[in-house]
Amino acid sequence: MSIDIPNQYVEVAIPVPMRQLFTYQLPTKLHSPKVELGERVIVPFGARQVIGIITKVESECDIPANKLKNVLSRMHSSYNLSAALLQFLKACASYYHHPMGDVFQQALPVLLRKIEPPKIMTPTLWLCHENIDQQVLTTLAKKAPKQFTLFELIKTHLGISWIELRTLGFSKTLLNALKDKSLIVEQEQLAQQFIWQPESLNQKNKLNLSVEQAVIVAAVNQSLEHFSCHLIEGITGSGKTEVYLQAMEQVLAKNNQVLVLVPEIGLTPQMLMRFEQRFNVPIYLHHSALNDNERLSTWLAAQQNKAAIIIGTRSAVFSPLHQLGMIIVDEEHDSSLKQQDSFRYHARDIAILRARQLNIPIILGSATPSLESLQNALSGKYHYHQLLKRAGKSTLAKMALIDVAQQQMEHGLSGTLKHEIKKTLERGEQVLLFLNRRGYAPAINCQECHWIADCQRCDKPFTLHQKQQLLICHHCGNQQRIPYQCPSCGSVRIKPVGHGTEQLQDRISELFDGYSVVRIDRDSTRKKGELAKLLQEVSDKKHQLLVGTQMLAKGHHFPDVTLVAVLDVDGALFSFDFRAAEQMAQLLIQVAGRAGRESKPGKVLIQTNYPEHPLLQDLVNNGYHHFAQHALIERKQALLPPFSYQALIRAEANYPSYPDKFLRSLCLTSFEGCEFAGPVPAAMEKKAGKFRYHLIIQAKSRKHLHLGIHQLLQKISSNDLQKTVRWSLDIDPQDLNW
DNA sequence: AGCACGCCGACT
DNA sequence: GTCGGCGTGCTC
Repeated sequence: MSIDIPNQYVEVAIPVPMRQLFTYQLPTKLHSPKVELGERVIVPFGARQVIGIITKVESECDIPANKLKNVLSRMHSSYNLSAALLQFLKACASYYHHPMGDVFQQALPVLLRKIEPPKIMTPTLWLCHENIDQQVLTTLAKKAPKQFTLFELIKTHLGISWIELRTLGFSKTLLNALKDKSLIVEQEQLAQQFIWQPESLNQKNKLNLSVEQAVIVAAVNQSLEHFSCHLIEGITGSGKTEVYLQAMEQVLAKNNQVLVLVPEIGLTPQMLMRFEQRFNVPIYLHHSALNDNERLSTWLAAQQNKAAIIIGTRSAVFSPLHQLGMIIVDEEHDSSLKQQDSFRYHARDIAILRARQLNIPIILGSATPSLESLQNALSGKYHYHQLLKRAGKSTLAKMALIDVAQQQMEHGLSGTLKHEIKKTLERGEQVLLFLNRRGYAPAINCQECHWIADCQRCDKPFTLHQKQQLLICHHCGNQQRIPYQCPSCGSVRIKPVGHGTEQLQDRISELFDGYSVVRIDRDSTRKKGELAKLLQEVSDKKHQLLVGTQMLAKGHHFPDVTLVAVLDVDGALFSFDFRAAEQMAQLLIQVAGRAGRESKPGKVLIQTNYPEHPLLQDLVNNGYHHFAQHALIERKQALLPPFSYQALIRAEANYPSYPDKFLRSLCLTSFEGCEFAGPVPAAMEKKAGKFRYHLIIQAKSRKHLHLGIHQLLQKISSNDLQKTVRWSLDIDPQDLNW
């Protein structure tokens, strides 16, 4: 006689972009041990097998039995999502109205998304050798300074991984050289949990706090037991990192973990270096340069409490830290914290969500806070801290505008600027020229009939790349040869229009004969290690003039650059994207922060046709904080974020009329508290052969937006055009110029 | 997102 | 004759 065994059904999130969960039957032989939510299971899905995540267990199910399939197997339980992480991911999916399966996908390393079980590699650490030949060391200090620096770093630490050393810019050759000299040894990492010990802190590297800094550390320390969000607005060089380090100390001392989110680790190795020098605890990195095995080992270290600190880029926000005690988001205004494809989350925003769920403090830091965060701070929602004094005696670079409206320009340089450059070079100092346009020229045209070479797939001018002798479309990557004759009138008088960094480099070399010019942009640093090489050359003073794009604004400091010139700032003042001015201001402040040193303060000159523009005036004369307050007033008057809440629906199709038609049908009915703007053609109406429109939904409250989107998604699912039109939803869009 | 199915064009 | 292009539809 058999006893009736109750059926078990599980609801599973499948890694596909579908806003739907799928139910499977759990065969009796898989009932034990008890099913936990967040477990990974292998299930049949269509013609293939996939790994899904269990989101619900039920004893009944109303799906017809002929449609139901069985769970094939349950996976190794220690690699599953914890209840806390599951709750967090569900909240993310709900906030962004994004398919749950796709969200879960972000939280699992590639190797845990595969059906074959992963091979676990034991990470190794580099340690200082017990018996060091002092003689060898003395010669090293003299003859191989790079090896010596590396040795010194390893010596201060009780064990440092190859990943960390690589991220700090050291090479395997360097490491092997030290190994061959028997100065360092490689050791398997112990499989134990992180526990704070007296030697976990390198006391001697601790800096004295200023009063301003001490107040912040005290405020954070007071709120360790519950959720609180702290915005630290600290000008460049005011010692934000020291505040982070001392705030973290308290958390680590309780054997809790700290998650640090940064825009790009590779660009700011100094910060990682400070962490290494301060704490003798296991630090794990999470960024795009890791391979699949390295990612898995970081994931497991976080989950098993082996990692004390995780430093990572935006996707590290999903790291399964088991004893998370604090989150820090550095450069919180940085746009790379927002993912710009498929699941469009903002790492800062969901980090706050995670901190709230875990009831722990979170620190947002920036010299130029986003208007969203600033508004939350000013309104009292966040704790607001300012660091206005620079550590030491150094002063910030002075900013000034150059009115170019009445001036004769030569290759994009005004007479005033040329004069300033000359003076700076004659003093033996370096100059940085900032132009946010790579290539030789943004277009070529025919002098006779004014024909312009356009990319057929985007209807936008091709950028001329002289060195490569190519026309390249910066929107879709399309490449073409430079025509010898105008295809429209046959003339051979085809000339470049405007200038990019490549041309600027050429012209500057001619103009300032005898000085070396280096260009730093995506094109000149394509080769691996090239950026580091060029930066080294700059610091060795091999070049006196630096020409570059955005890339120059992040991370690296150039102490001998005393003049920064921004060649063209006007585009941002009248952009159709209301965030352009904010982003421009942040960029200018960042660039300004790259220059000068204590004894030689820098100067920033900005060329503009609109020197009277109130926002520019405010930024230059009164600094970012005033600018931001001014900009906030404008946003409030216009009812733009952060005083309203937006979502963007992008639509693209192969037929010109479809996207508009699709979006138009969505805004036929109105939703309470929501307004539509559009549909309008995207800033790039045609890109890579696709026709594109978008629709903005703006609501007076988060709640209204949420409800409106919910209804909208229902409308989309019953729309016939959704099959032919590719669409995507972006909550809190950052970039309207897609 | 995959993957199958199905219907048309250019090829060993 | 078939290989393969990608439009369409479905996935518990």
